[in-house]
Amino acid sequence: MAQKGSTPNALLGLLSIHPRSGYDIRQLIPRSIGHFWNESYGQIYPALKHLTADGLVNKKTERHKGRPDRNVYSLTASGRKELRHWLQLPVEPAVQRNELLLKLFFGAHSTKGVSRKHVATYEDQQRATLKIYTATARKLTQEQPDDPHLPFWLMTLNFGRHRCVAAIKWCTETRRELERLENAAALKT
Amino acid sequence: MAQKGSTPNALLGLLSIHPRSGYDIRQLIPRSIGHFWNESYGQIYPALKHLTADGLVNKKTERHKGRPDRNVYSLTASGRKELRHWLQLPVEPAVQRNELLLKLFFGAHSTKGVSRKHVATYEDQQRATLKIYTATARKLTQEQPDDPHLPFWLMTLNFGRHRCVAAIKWCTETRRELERLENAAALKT
DNA sequence: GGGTGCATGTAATGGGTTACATGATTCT
DNA sequence: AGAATCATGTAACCCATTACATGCACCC
Repeated sequence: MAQKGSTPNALLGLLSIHPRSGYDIRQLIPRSIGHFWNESYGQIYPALKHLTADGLVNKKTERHKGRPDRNVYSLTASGRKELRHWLQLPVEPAVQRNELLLKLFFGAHSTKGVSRKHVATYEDQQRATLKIYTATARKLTQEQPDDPHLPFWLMTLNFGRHRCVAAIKWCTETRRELERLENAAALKT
Repeated sequence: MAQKGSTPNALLGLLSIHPRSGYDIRQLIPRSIGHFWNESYGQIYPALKHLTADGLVNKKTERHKGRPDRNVYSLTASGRKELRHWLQLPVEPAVQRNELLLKLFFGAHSTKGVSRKHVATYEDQQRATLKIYTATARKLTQEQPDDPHLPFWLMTLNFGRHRCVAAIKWCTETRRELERLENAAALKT
């Protein structure tokens, strides 16, 4: 009946909050699930077509003067049912590829300086991301304090915060260890 | 000249530690880079063929009685050069998909119990993974204390440890918050 | 006799990004 | 004049997993 994979279900989820067009969905992502999920137009439009064919969403074309038509999609009853069914299915864990760790793993074949640079860059990124998470959480709490979605959105932001803090701590430790190795190697010469 | 993407470079890295067959590489992964990188046979064999054609590795066929032939690959000089070049290239950050967070984000459309179950399962997995990281670090330190690769391998394991600890902390907080929400909803009825 | 391990490889399939194609309006 | 925004969609391509195909030896 429904497509496999999480993409169509992610779309159902976003449409369950509010009816939207494919374009809207793409615009919304960076301001909502963008920190842990992404979808491109090349996925969104075909998936919406498929969801419509499966009767999980309804399509309504809005005409505006001087603007392209908008195809606005909203959940049907079976769409809502399908979403609830998917939400309750267990999450199967998958290995997350991490290129930084891959390069660090082979660090003995490079200079300590190269490894330290990678770690430092990563640390900067994590600090910047952490600021965004914190600012977003504050903004959401102020703007829509009574939204029933709010607690859940804050939980996902909190996950990001914890992860960033841990990553920054690891970066500090690792940079120090790399310096130690560098000095130890210099002494031997 | 070389293929794109990290897969061939990951193979060069593994071969730089010691010459190996495609089969060996696959067997090695779970005991080395498996916690942050994976490659299947369907990637490994074609990539090795390509690397050979590019002159980055040498192939040597070993014959054994009563056993299939083994194609053992080792780095060439230009293979080592290519590895070092790739190691020094900056790591570009990519959004990591996280289905747990996706489901939690839409938690308002499900019951708190479902969300709590997801978080609890995740917590169990993280605790189990943490134990593995710690055990692996101890084992490596004992078995090859003088290996120049050791400090780098420990750094990647440490990353995993920090990440697990942070995840577990988040799980505890989040489970508590979900219970709080559940009780608050029950009071209103 | 049947499962497991060794060992190589290809084909089918699925998932995803990027580039391309179109076209009007509005802003600079 | 040219870029950006709105808006939809397809095609080409890349990356990755899984299933399939083969075949010998060893152990239970």
